[in-house]
Amino acid sequence: MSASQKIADRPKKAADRIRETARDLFYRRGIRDVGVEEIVTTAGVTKPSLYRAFASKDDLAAAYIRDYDAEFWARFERTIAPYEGDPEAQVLAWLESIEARTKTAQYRGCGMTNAAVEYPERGHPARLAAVENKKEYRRRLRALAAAMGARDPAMLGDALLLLIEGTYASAQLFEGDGPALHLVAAGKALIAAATAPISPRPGR
Amino acid sequence: MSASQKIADRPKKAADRIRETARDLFYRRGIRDVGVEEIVTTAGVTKPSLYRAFASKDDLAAAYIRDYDAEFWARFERTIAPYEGDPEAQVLAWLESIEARTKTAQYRGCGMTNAAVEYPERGHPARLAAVENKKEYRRRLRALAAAMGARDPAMLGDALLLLIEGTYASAQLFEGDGPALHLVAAGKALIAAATAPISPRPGR
DNA sequence: CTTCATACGTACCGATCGGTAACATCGTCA
DNA sequence: TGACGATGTTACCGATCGGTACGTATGAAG
Repeated sequence: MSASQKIADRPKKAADRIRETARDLFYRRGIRDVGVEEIVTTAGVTKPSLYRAFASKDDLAAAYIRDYDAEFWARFERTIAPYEGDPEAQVLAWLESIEARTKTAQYRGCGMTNAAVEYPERGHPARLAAVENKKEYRRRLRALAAAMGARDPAMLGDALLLLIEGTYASAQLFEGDGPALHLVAAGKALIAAATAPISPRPGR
Repeated sequence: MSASQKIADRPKKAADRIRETARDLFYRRGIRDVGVEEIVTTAGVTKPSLYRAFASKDDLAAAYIRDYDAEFWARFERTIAPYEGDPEAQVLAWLESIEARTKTAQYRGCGMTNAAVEYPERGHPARLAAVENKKEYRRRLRALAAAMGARDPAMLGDALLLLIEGTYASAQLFEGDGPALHLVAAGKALIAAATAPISPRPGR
């Protein structure tokens, strides 16, 4: 209508449709299983459009991971925002949101971890993007662990990441009825053990 | 020489050479990245030999998982055997062995979990074999948790599996300098929290 | 109406994928 | 010696892979 045309009205560009389709197909079926042909037909565009926007399928895969990364952090911030100032509550809210997601149909863990598994080769662009996300993820969890007064923040942060990555993996293996159901409980136990004042266990 | 010829002297059968090669290549590079052509040339055999022993590449992938599964349980039993009767020591020994393995070069997590990630399709034979292993793995960990007197054995067993699967995943992501370094410490904290008599946390 | 750049589609490429047919060769044991 | 089972050799298949050369529509500016 106006000079600055409504964004919603503007027909979606081919590149955007491709990104959305790739996001969906790559996540659900894995990257290697989805050919570029299927992507373009599903997106309702053509192959040259794909290769005008992306240098290669690997490049599209990397774009998928970057999009996924952005989604990820948006969800992360949104989830922990209500508990600003209470790091333990923030972590628990995050764990709860993950545990809840594992119960949804077609949950297939973390698209970035999965991509790294699909592409073990060191230099693969999708893998590089995924690894970058994980490093930041680790940093954030360690910071939260420090903020909640853990005796060993590096340890608690890492332990939380192990639980979370374990949940990503086992959710795909057990399909909604696996160890992922105990993520929050495990996280609580771990936090309790790592933040409680030094209490010697009953000797053995 | 003798009537019952030495096993070591007998030239290896083509099918066995294929299994060994597949085990190596599939684990290091992933199943989808390795073509049958490469397998047979690396194994020093030919394609017809592969297809005389295996119905398809998927079938070979399933055989790879079954071999991996056998290896896995052999390593598991061997690791915990010295601590028979002390389930906590058994679990810790197992965690230590995993943590140590993550530090070796070219460690790429669990071949079975990776296969399940590569083949999310429900009915894939390799996936089915991998999932079966994980169910048994879970059962064993829960049994060990029960044996060590956990208040909630299902929870502790599952939590341990989450830590372990998280280690498998993050070892590939961080290459020997990741959260996997805290697997044993996290496991100890978790076990302590889950087996200690009910000790209310200092109120907050 | 023309111009021009942007965006898109048709048709095709060579390479590689998993898998197979037909036949030759070898060692073993009777 | 002769028969057999397992393996190797060669050549090939259709399907699909990622990727591209080249022509066509569209819309704003002059």
